[in-house]
Amino acid sequence: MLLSLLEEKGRMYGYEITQTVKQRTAGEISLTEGALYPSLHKLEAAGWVRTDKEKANGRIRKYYSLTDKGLREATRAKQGWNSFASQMQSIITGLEYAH
Amino acid sequence: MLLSLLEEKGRMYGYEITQTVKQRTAGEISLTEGALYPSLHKLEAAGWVRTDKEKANGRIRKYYSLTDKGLREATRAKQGWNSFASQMQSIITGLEYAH
DNA sequence: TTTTTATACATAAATAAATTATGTATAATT
DNA sequence: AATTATACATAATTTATTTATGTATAAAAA
Repeated sequence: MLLSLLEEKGRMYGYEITQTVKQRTAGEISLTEGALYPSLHKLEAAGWVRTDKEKANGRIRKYYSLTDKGLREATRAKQGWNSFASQMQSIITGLEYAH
Repeated sequence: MLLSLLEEKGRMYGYEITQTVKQRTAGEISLTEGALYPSLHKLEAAGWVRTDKEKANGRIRKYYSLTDKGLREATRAKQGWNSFASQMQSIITGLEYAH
């Protein structure tokens, strides 16, 4: 989700990510801060995202954006999700996965 | 996955479940015993499945099947998965979830 | 005929990840 | 003046998975 959103938007800060997920899923998926921030920090440590800080409305925002490596991983991650979703569908519907 | 498979097949034993998942996903999803058996035991404790034992080829098989409650939960679980998958797609594609 | 693989169950230790609870701080709204 | 929204972050607890181990029979391979 994170890699995909960052690929689409180019640059996002944490709180913005939580709100985007909430909006796009009509509030049904909530990405909590306790899950989000450690995940972002891990992506940064892995060199998949970089950060830069910006002051907006008196508050500091920490923006995240994909590195070149992160962009490649975003593609892989989306393929990975699509593959997993198809395979889950195969299990649920009883149709063999189209490989 | 478990509820869905049991709904479809009516009655399955643990090893059969692992093999069915492996076959339907071309080996890409493996449901390990360490994950499967505790999950089945939890479903049984929750009253969503019942068990009965049968001897086949000298080995004992423990068959699982849905209770009435489990059948209702299977429907809910599949709807839940479909909803989640749609919402993930919304996040990934940037399209608002059709609610 | 001995060893390995497949079948069939199960649990324990270690690892991984999320939820829930806190904590700090500013701006806007009630 | 108090609450809500914005914005970050971490710690404790809970939950779940992976990995490792254990028992046992049947079939296949070496």
